[in-house]
Amino acid sequence: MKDFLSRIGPCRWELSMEAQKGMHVPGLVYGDEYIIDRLEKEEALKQVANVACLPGITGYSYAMPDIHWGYGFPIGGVAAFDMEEGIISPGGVGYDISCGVRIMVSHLTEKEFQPFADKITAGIFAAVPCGVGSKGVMHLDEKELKRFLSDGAERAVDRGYGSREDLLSIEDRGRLENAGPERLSGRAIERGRDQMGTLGSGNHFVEVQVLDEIYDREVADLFDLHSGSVAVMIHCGSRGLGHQVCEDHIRIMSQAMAKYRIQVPDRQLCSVPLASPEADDYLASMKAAANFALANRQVIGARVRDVFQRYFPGVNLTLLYDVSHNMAHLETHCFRGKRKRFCVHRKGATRALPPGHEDLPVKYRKSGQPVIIPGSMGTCSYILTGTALGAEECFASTCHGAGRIMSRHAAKKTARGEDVRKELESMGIHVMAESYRTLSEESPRAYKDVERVVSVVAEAGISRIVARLKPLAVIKG
DNA sequence: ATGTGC
Repeated sequence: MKDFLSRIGPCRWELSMEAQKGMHVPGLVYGDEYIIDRLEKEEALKQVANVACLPGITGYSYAMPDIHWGYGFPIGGVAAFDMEEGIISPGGVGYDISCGVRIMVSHLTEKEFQPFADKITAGIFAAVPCGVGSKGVMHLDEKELKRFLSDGAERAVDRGYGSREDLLSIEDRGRLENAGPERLSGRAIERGRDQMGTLGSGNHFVEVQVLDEIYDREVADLFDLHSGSVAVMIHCGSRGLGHQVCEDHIRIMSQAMAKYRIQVPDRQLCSVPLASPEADDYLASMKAAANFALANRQVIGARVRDVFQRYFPGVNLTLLYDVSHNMAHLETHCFRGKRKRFCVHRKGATRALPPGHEDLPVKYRKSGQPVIIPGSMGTCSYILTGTALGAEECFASTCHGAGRIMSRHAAKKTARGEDVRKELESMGIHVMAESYRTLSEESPRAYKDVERVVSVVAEAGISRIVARLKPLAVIKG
């Protein structure tokens, strides 16, 4: 596969259409030597070529520098489909529908925070149920759950979690319109009822961080980011409910595909034409799951604020932004001079709207959209913005995180959870986790260097780096 | 990612 890669610009590699029979477009991989070297050892490139074979794909099959192997589509992949000839695929969104990140920033200094670090870490761990199968913040009956599924973070605010002002700092204002809660299976509903306000497991986390480097003074001022200030980052998704929605529609589409005569190089790429009842059904269900994720992060955010209030009454944790990195979105883009609607799949990739974009909240029109890039455990995280070049070249998209280089299984063999915990504590990071297994699977050695990932998208010009954050305390499933 | 899977 790597023989078909050629460098076509700064941090850009094209995967030739010769790489595989049936490709409609080439691949475009963002990376430097470090990234490309690690790519070779995986099957992710093959997945980039597979995605290029799907009907109606436009431009390129894109790979962000944090790309790694996923279900059908690579994680770190972006693919835009023409509304008439294109398809939609649950594999292009992922099992954790609307998994995403939010960051809340304060004017509290690290020095003020440290004496209370243990108590706050334990307080968050107690306030936010963590781990596989975690439940307990709210017990929703079916009717109330469905309100969350149609109204997203708005419903959480109506129930007293956070403020209406928060909604202006959430992608899509915290609510995807035209969601179809009534279309979800009984099993999906059942799995969601007790999971609102829960973190889950895997790479999900709540992290207390400190702003430790500002790269773009002007934008940082606009975002109210100041060196030495404490922030809280939350990474989680739609839990068992979103997982069930994905599973249900993979089954439906696998069967429906023959009817539409869609042929795919890998059965995990099962998809249906965008103009089909199965596509409508998936989109409406996916939006309901996304609204669950948006509400979930809103509830968790409000509960974390409550913990800080106990020790620092009056200190604000202002929501800077909340972004999803597992979504399919119907969007208008100007691509190679033509303005058209596309279904943009971003799986382990973040939307990154450029300065001036009309869908941005007014306060971010000048800077461009805040993009939140969590690092791996114990490493730094970043705040970026979208750029005009990214809007033009890759449907206003960028990376989403460090990206795995080791499977969970391989990671577990390199270090025990207890050792990972000790390593983090020796770095001065407070840790509370539901399971040692997760700590071992999420060891930073299992991930790429996030700094390299972020510098690739910056050098390629599809994002700008605004600020870096260092972890102080981590709460995990 | 996941009421994790051979």
